[in-house]
Amino acid sequence: MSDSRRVARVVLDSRLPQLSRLFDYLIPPELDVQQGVRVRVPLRSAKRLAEGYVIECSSETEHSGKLAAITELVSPVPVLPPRLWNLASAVASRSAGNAADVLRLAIPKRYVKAEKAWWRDGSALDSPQSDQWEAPVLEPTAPVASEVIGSGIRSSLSLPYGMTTSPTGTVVPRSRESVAHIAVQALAEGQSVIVVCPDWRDVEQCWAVLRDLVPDDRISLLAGDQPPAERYAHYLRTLEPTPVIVLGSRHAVYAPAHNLGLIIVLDDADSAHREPLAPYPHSRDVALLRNSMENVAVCFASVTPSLAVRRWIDMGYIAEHSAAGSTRPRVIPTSLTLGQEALSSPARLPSSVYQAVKVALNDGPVLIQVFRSGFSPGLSCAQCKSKASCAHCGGPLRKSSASSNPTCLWCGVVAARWACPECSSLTLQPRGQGIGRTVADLGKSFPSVAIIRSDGENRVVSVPDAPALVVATRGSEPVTPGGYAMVLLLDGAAMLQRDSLGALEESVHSWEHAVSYTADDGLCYVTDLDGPPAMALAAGTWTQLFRHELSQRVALKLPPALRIASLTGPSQDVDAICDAMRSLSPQIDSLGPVPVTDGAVLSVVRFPYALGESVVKELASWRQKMASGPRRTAVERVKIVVDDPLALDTLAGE
DNA sequence: AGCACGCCGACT
DNA sequence: GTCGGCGTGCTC
Repeated sequence: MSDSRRVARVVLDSRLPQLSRLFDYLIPPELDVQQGVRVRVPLRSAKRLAEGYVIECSSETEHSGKLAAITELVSPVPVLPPRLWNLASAVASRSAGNAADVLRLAIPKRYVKAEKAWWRDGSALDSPQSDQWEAPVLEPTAPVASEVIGSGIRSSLSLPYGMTTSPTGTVVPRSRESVAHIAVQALAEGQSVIVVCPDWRDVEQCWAVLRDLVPDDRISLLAGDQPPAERYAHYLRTLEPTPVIVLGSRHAVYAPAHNLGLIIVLDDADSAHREPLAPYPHSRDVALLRNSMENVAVCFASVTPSLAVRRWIDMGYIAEHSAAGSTRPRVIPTSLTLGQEALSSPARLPSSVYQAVKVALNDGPVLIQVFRSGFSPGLSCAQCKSKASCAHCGGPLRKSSASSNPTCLWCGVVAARWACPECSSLTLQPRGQGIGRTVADLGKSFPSVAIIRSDGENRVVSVPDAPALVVATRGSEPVTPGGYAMVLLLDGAAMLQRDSLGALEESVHSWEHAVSYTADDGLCYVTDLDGPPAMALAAGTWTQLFRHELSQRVALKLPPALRIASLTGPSQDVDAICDAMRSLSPQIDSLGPVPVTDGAVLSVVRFPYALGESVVKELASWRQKMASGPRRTAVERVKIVVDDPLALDTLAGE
């Protein structure tokens, strides 16, 4: 009996922590069950079925009880190769979550029609492509490509500014062209490459370059708003024993591509790299996990490195490179050149900028980047306009009424006698009046010029090379042939002084992104911004400012100087977990709790990197424990998010 | 989560 | 007697 019977170890496709382990099932002889296939299995009773994946097949079981048998083979395609299982497990254990949740992000929904077509075409699994594709030689990129491609290399790559046009006539930022060229180079060396983009538009731009250089069947597109059947078909392509370029949004980072040699994470400072579903992984972290587990090269590519990447560069953990062909356009903060004129009338365009815009409009479109507010205004120094923060913990200060004393939202300390650390002024004022400048305002100033508006709801992909004022919220800037004659960055201070731990990094990312859309001989102006950020923006190097920010994070015990976990849920549960975590080590502390929606509270546990593994392990076991405790109704369970610095914003939020 | 098992109150 | 309430516990 024992020799002939086959046992499958199955991971169930379930969100429940208590089911987050492997279950053994008998394999009925009539089913052709292999490692990695999707199956349907009975759970607790014969009529209650769950789906799952076969992790391994064997002839033995650890389980002492009676084994049930697999009910059905959902599909014969092994969509979960062992390396993807290892990755999902690692991501889960790093984030105190379930591997099954990670698999749900990594493996697209099955589409029978797409699968049958793929199976029939015989591209499936056993037919390596003949190597007829002749790799193009891409001159300007080749030297830097050789720096970032190679076993286990970790790098940061500063991408070029400016706009170019693909051979087929698509307007593409040079930064995307560079990324595509590096991917082609790696593919030419016989390696698979994953390009993880924040946005669908970035995917299209890279693809516009790739499609001319690489055969269609060597590209796998995995983006969010793709038709699901197509997405599944493209996922199946990553299972073939042939190198491919996987190009997609954050889910693409898991792709189990053959002989994977390089993962490029494009614009890792973009918040779209954070998965909004449990266990909330970030593409950056997943890419680095694959670097350590699979010896894959990882390259963080953007026009300027993110804060996290700057930290790793300074630690010597990753190497810093610059792509060729990058000349940054001139960026002029009006506060530096115009002095008082700019500061005295920040609500309007300084007259010299107005004149410059009029001139630039003769050459083509002018881009105006605006910051859409949607944040509650905090307090600034009335004299030097710097952001007012708590002297005790660095948290944001708020006033509950005009006459009351400001209090810290993080630690609750009352700042009765606040004095500005920059200029010693004693007076505070509210900041962030909203979007002062609207499309209508500009219409009045430039009555005869076409105004094109692009924002999150209504995104314009590209505009022609003709005079127009293009007003875009950050991240929604259209491309234009040759780049913009002029770029204006408005609302600089409002963007920078948001009460968010991500304010500096996101501002820099938005600004540099817009700057990179400038024509080679174009000019950028930034209004309403002064001090070190304005000087850094003019100089085009953020290294010093980021280092300063990082040293402040160390002093204030904020990420990325240490790790955090945010806990949201019923007060007694959150408190119990916080107490347990603090008792692990005196180096562990917590902020909060503060009340959030419907009776739940939020606390943030802070812990050093060295204790990370044990803290996260402990969090996971608490999560498991609480799931099987006494029944709860209505009140949700505790939600645990590991290493999202923006959790501290929620802690500070209203 | 479901679903089964189990141990007390009102009913044909 | 026994039908069914829902409080606990487990799922190969």
